[in-house]
Parts: sequence; C-alpha cells; structure tokens
Amino acid sequence: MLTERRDRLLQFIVDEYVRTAQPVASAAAERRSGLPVSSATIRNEMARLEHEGFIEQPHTSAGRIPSDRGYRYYVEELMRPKEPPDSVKQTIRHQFHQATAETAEWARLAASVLASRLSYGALVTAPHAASSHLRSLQLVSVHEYVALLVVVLRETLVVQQTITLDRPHTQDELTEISARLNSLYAGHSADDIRAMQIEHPSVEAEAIQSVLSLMDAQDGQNLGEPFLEGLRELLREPEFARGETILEILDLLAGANPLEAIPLAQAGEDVTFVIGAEHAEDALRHCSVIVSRYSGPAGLRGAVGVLGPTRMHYPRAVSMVRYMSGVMEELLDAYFR
Amino acid sequence: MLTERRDRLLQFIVDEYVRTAQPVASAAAERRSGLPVSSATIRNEMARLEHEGFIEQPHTSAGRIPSDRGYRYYVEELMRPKEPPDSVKQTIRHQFHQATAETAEWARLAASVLASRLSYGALVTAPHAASSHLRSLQLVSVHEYVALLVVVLRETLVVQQTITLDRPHTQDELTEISARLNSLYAGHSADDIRAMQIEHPSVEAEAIQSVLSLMDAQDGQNLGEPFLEGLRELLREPEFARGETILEILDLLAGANPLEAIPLAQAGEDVTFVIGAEHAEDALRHCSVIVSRYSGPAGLRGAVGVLGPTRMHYPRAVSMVRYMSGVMEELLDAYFR
DNA sequence: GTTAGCACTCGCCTATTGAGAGTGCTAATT
DNA sequence: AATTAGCACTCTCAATAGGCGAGTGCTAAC
Repeated sequence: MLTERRDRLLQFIVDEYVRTAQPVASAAAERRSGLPVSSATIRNEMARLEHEGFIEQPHTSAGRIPSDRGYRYYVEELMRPKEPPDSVKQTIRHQFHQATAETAEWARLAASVLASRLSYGALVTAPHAASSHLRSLQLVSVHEYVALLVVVLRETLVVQQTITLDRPHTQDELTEISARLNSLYAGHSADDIRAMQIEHPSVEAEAIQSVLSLMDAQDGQNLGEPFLEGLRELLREPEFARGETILEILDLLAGANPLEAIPLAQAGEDVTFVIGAEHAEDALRHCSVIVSRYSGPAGLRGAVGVLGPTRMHYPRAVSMVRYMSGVMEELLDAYFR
Repeated sequence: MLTERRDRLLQFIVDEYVRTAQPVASAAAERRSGLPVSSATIRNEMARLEHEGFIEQPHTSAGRIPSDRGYRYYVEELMRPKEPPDSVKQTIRHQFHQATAETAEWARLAASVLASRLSYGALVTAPHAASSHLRSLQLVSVHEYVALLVVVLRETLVVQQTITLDRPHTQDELTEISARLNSLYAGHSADDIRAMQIEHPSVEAEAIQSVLSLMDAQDGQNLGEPFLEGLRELLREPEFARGETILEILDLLAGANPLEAIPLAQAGEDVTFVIGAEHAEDALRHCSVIVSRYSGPAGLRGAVGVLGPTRMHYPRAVSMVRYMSGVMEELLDAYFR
C-alpha cells in the first residue's frame, strides 16, 4: 500500500497514459491531476514511484509511463470499473436476441461485440464440457446418396457431419435408422459405445463411426478453439502500428490458444489479468489479457477474454468482459430454462 | 506486341522484382537475364519500355520496377503458368479427403490451403445458387424445450437454426411435424410458401417462419461471404509491413466483398486479374487479385480468389487458383455423384 | 514537507556531407 | 544502324552535427 497521494498520482499517470499514449510529465500532472501540490513535489513523488518500480522513463528526459507492476497495482487496488451503461447493455442484449440459438454462434457474436466495443482483440470460446454423452442423433436426407448426421450431445452441443450412403435412402428409412441407433446408444459416452461392440449394416456402421469421431473431437479439447475478433482494432493501436509486433502475435495465436495458458481464475475472483511480461510468451510482452471463465448447467464451461496493449483501458475492458461473461451464462441458463 | 528482346527483358524484370522486391538495375539484367547484350543496350531498352509505360523508376537513380501495365502485359502475354506438381496436388486432395462433406467447410479449407501454399490472402466463397427451393426440413430434439431445425435447400445447401418450443415435444412428435411440413412445402421457393398462406399451430408456425428467414438470407446474396485466410501471410510481405496499408485493406474487406466487385470472368477465360490501380478501391492500389469462378450442378456457383501485392508470383498464383477452382468443382460433382 | 529556480540531459528535427548505385548521354566501334 | 565503353550526373541512404524543447533532478529558500 502506498500513500494516498502516491496512489492518486499513479492512478493519474495510468489514466493519462492510457488516454494519450504519451509519457506523462510532472507539469501535466500538476495541471490535470487535481493534486494540490506543485510540479516539483510531483517530481519527487514520481522519483519515488519509479524507485519502487511502478513507473519508468522511456528515456532520461521524457515523462513517466506505467510499468507492468504499475498496471498490476492499478488493476488490483486503484481502478473502479464501472458497469456499462444501461443503454449499452440493452443494445448488446438486442444483438443477442437476434442471433440464432447456437452456442458457437453466441461465442462468435460475443467476440465480435467485445472487439467492437473495446477496440481490442477479443477471444471467446464456446461452452464446452469435459466429457460428452450422446443425447440423440438424427439422420436428415440431403440427397438420395447423402445424409446429414446431426448429433446432439448432452450439453446442448449440436454437431454435425454429412455422410455418403452406399445406396439411396429415403427420409423415412433414415428416420427409422436414427430411431434404432438412438434406442441403442442414447445416454452413453463414446467409450461406452465402443465397448458395446455391436455389429451394424453398412449405413448404420458409418453413422456410428462418425458419431464416435465427433464425440472424440469434442472430448479431446479442454477449451474449444476461441473465436478471435478485433484484429483490425488491435492494429489501430499505436504500439502495433509497426506490423511486426502484430505478426508475432498472430503467429502465436495461430499455434496456441492463449486462453489455455492463462491460469484459471482463482476461486472468488471473477476475472484474471495477465499483464505484459507476466505472459509466458515473449510475443505478448506489450499485451495484456483479461479473461473471465463462465460456466453453465451440466458442467459447461468457456472463457471470455480481451487481448489489448498493456496500455489498455482496464476499467472499461474488465467491466465489459465481466458483463459478456454474464451474458453467456444467462444465455446458457435460459437455453435450459 | 513488343520485340522479342523487350519481351524477354520485361519478363526478366518482373520475375526478378517479384523474387527480390528490389528495383532491377541494368547491370543485374546484363548478368542474369541471359540476354547477349551489354548493360548499355539494356539501358536503352529499359528507357523505351519506360517510355511505353511498362516499367517505372521509383526515383531517378534506382533500377526499374514493373508498372501495373507491365504486370498486365506480363500476365497476358509473357508468363507460362505451370501446373502444381503432382505431389502438391496429392497433398491437397488428401486434405480435402479428411474434411467433412460440407460445402462451407470446403470453401474454408480451400481458402486456408491457398493462403498457406501461396503466402497471400485467399478468398473463397461457398457454392451458392441464386434462388433456393426447400428440399426438406427436419426438426431434431435437442432438449425438451429446444429443437434444432435443419433445412435442406435444393442445392446441397444445408442450413440450420435452433428454435425454442412453447411446450415440451418428444422427437417422435417433432418427426411427425417435420413430415407434415415437408409434405406441404417441399419443392417450393420462399415466395411460393408465403403465397400459400396456410395457418399453423404455434410450433409449426415458428418453424416455417425460421425456414423462410433462412431462405431469404440465402437468396439475398449474390455470392456468399467469402472465407478469408492468410492475413498473416499478407502481413509478411514487405509492402504491407507498415501496418497502415493492411489496415486500409482490412477496413475495406470488412465492408465489402472484393470478389463481388470483380468483373465476372469473361466467357472463355478461366481466371480474371485485377492489378493495382485497376481496382475501384484505392486501398487496393498496391494489390492484385486473381479470381476464378467455379460452378457445379444445379446452378451452383462460387468464386476462388487470391489477394496479394501487385508484386505477386503470378504464374504460381494463377495455377493454384485454377487448380483450387477445379477442386471445388470436382467436389461438387462428386457430391451429386 | 513544499516549492521556485535553474542547470543539465536527451530525444527529435533539420541540415550537411559523403558514398554508392544506377542512369542517360556521347562518342567510338562493329 | 546497332551496340558498347566511358563518364558525368542525379538521387537515395546513412552517418554526423547542431539547435531546440521537453522534462527532469537538485539545491536552496520558504
């Protein structure tokens, strides 16, 4: 804990630097921070804040910018995130209201809303449960030789795949096959189904093969691939204007899902921050990530995150992430009614 | 038509500039072009090519770079695109073999393959027909209050949406409803269905509403949204390293689909080039686009395109675009068998 | 503990300069 | 008439230097 005055000064420096992207000088703080002291005193305080590692100077004679540690202190002690205004909430709710009722679609939309509201990158994963059970399947005739296999997994997760048939089938035949397979396998996990070892004629065998591979694909991941939006917005930030920096980040994102690497939010905390050099990956040393896990019925979980420069508008970002996370949870709850 | 020697010189300049991204000097041409003349002669020829508008100098004392007109002449007269080697073809076929049999998925995969093979941006639209007819629909129970509506449109196009039910329904009930709606509406267009004006109880009414809005969404577009891949690759090109240029392009792409604006390939031509300033949009003045339309049974059409710097490796790009376009057509044909 | 005053540092901007690259032109050659 | 060697000329790029201004740290007074 710092003194009251140094708290306020650090807060001013962060806010100002976030706003202008320029180092903050003592004279500017004197004029605009509201602190009733002269610039000389502010210089003394700044020297001390720098000595303690909360701020730093890009070069000898420039103003100060927050260090990673300064941001960390700021997000933990100083900032007061304020709720998004009702008008914004309403607009967002409206956007979701118009969307189709599919979990993946919600995630995509959430990412897109986050990105455009905050002008940072947004990462949202669709809700996902650790182990899926077959709830039901249905074959839909697309064409006499082609059917669409729709698989409903236990957790409101619907996946599908087309399969080709070795001879023509009508919808009625497919419906019958679906009913037979459902009565055999509904309610079971992939391992269960494999253990049954039932012999099937060709079409049924192929359908079950596909079901198993779809279920395996689901079970094989912790979080799903995140939907990423807001690259354009990110590029607009001055720290990424050089193109190379963003290239590094893109390369990283192509390989790994940064949300996976983020330590899970501790119990009791609703959002997790990873700031600058706290990232394991060097490419993100000038970035901060804010993540919130959301969870729904039946063990469904997912994550909502923002990726921006360390010079991020934290209060706005965190309240938005928190809000979107809540929206995802509400949608899931409503889905189950 | 230029003289044989100027053709070869221009070809050398384009090839060399594409390779190195550096202006080509007369001395370099003397050494590496294979032309049996001195640099002085080459300088004379260059002066003439410049006078005719095929090449230009970035500044007084630099080598020459191709102008848009030079590239245009190059793609039309000079280059000899060579087929991708069999090994590459095989790899690509293999990638498609593993993919699920969905047209949108093919398009996404095609874009991703193109982008990574060529290291440029790739735009591929899923096959799409001008006017869709309802082939069949099927309601799949997801949850007692939620059903997934799967709509098969005439052209192997499957779309879906979840709908919520006002009271619980079993799969059997839903199957029955599906059968009833199918017998009424299968084979008709959205307009037909609207004209029938049949009154339905609540669930059926909602299903039909959704069907209509899905059909409208399909019919409302000429080409679908393209799948865009390869931003990372594009950013790697030196002409886009500055970040701003790519930003302009992203902004443009967010608003409009450049494939739409491209004049349709003329009959008899298989690919269309738009080079540099030939683009209507100023943001693309340093870009070239190569597009190939593909078409399949039942009036299905789509487009495969590459977006790169004007300094693009045209022979490789055009042969790849051509090949991917062919792959899309084959997939569609095979889908109908 | 605070503040005014001031010397000092350092980045940035604007010449200036020199080297190097590459051309265009001229005159000689084939 | 076409080609070529030679050379002066132009222009970019990189390095260097000087001046300006921003902003600090320190000292001494309050």
